[in-house]
Amino acid sequence: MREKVLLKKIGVRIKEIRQQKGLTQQELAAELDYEKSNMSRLESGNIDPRASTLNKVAKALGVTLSELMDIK
Amino acid sequence: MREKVLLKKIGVRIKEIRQQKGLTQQELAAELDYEKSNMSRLESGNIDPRASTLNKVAKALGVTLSELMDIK
DNA sequence: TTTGTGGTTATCGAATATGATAACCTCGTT
DNA sequence: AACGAGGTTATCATATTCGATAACCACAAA
Repeated sequence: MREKVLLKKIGVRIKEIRQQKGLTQQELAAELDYEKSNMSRLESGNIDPRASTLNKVAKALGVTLSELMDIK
Repeated sequence: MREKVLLKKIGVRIKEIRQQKGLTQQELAAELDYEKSNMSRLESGNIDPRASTLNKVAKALGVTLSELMDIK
C-alpha cells in the first residue's frame, strides 16, 4: 500500500457522508452492487480504489466525485 | 472497462490542466516517476486509475484531488 | 441463550492497473 | 532525408482491486 494516509482519509470521508445520510454499509453496498465486506474494506482504508469505484460510491451517496474527494 | 465516459473525462481533465501549466506528458510523467507511456494511457481514458495515482497526478499538477476530479 | 443488525477480516479467482520497455506515428526543423 | 519532440500503442510481469463467500465479533432485543 503506497499512500496509506490518503486511503485512510478517503475511507473516513466516505463513512462521514454515509452516516450523514443515515445509511448503513449494507444499504450503501446494496446500491453499488457491492458486498458489505467491500464497503468495509473501502472505509477502513485498506484498499486503493479505482476511479470508477469512487464514482459509483459518490453517486450512491448523492454527492459529486469532487465532493467525495474533498478530503481536508 | 466499466465506466468509459468517466475515464475519458478524467483523461481530458488531466490533459486540460497539464496544458494550462505548460507541461508536456513527459515532464509531468517525470515528476510522477511515470513513464510517458503511462501518462498517455491515463489521458486517453484507457485505464481506470487508482486513488493514489490520481493523487500523485494532482500533486504534480499543483491542484487538489478534489479539483482534479471536478469533471463537469 | 438465541436471533438479528452492523461491521470486520480472510480468502479465492478473475480482471485490471502499474511499471517498464520498445516500436511507431506525426509534426516541425535542419 | 534525417533528426528530435511529443504522443500513442502493444506487450510483459507483477501487484492489487474487484466480486463473492464465509467466518467472525460486539451489541441489542426477544
